[in-house]
Amino acid sequence: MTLAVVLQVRDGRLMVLLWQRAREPFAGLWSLPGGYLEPRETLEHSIRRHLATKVDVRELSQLEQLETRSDPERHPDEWQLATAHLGLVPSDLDPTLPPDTAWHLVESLPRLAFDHGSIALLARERLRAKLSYTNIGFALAPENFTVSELRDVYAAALGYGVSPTNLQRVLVRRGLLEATGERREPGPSGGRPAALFRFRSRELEVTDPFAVLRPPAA
Amino acid sequence: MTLAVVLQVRDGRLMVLLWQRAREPFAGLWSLPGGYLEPRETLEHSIRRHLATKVDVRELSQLEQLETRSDPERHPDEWQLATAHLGLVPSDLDPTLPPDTAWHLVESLPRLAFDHGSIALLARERLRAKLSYTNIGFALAPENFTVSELRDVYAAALGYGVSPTNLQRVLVRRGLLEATGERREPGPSGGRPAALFRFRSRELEVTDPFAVLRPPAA
DNA sequence: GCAAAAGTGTTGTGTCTACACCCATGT
DNA sequence: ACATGGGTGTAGACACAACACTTTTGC
Repeated sequence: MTLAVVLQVRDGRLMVLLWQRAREPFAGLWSLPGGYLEPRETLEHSIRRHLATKVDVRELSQLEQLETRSDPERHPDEWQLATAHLGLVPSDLDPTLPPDTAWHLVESLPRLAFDHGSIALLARERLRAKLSYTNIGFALAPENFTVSELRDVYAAALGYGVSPTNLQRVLVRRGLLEATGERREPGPSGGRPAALFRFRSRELEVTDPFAVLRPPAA
Repeated sequence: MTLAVVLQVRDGRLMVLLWQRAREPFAGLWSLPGGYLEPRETLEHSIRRHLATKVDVRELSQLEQLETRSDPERHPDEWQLATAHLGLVPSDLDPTLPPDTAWHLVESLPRLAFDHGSIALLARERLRAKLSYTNIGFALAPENFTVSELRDVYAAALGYGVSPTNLQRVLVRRGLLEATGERREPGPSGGRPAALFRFRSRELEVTDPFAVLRPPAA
């Protein structure tokens, strides 16, 4: 079967989309959305189909495979293979969810069915790592944003404070951000208007490939 | 089914273990070793079993999952899921192989059956990336080694020249290497005896977790 | 002494964090 | 004028690559 850890930054917090189980085993517990794979169906197609039909989420800005779980103990009754995915939703969307579905704080997850708790944490680690060496931020941020809005997204996903000054410098130095030329008008309390930025590319790209042991300059 | 890209540095070259297919489809072509998953069998157990029975490789110093392929076109006759793995063998071992199995240069692979060519390249990329931010070198190197032997291993795996000076500095600075206290006697042509080193840990560890956007110093 | 191989010292460069300072707007 | 929030300048720390130099051996 296929599963997805769908993450979104909502109100400055990193949240996962969970689904309340109606049936045994683990009836009543929260779990990751997903379902069975159809014959001759691609894993990616399967998880997109389940997300679209069961939880009504269609606007994924990023979807990638995490890993496949095969431990016979992971399901109490039967042996079940499950391929987990990481899906990201931009912070300015608010998909309408069915009643048995809700966003939960990744920081304080309830007990999840099966091995879904560890899968959710694996997804968060993958996201955190990729924020530092790829442009994956594009998938969490709106189309256009100010640096301080982007700062909030990064801080929520990383789980610690990020300085807008340095965030801008890193992303501009690497050529990930470009100014749109537009400005955000200040609110009622005043302040200098903020420049709007966008990600130059909205495809996943590795931007910091070699931390060390780079190929020789020649 | 399960597949494995087994890599080893042999004679200063990065090589993959391939298996010549006896049966259709792709009879005669080279392919990655692997086989079917038994009911209630773990993916890791399955690939270890196939490697042990079919190609007689038991001494893997590292084994991790790569990804699961599901494209219905990947097999001409049937729809087949395959979970690919990366396996590493230390450079001082030389497992005895059955006659239909051989090591091939990763640089110049023959045409491989199914989608195995792209899986082999994916494995190489994964290895290259992890060499720069983890201690995965332990899985390619012998138990004890001189810096210049380790240099050859890194150069072969990365595909470009590496300076022994800087390799040592990076790995020592990060606390990955420790001196054994022993020395390697020089050969007939003389030269200063080399100090022997070993990896401090032979478990996979991430040693350079945050390239940028580190958590605040406090 | 000389060649060979290993190891250390040193310098320059680039990237990152932290923090001070300046800018543009609302009231 | 002053508060508010955005943006830039700059200095220090650190990690890295490159390369010169020194050390230890065999012949």
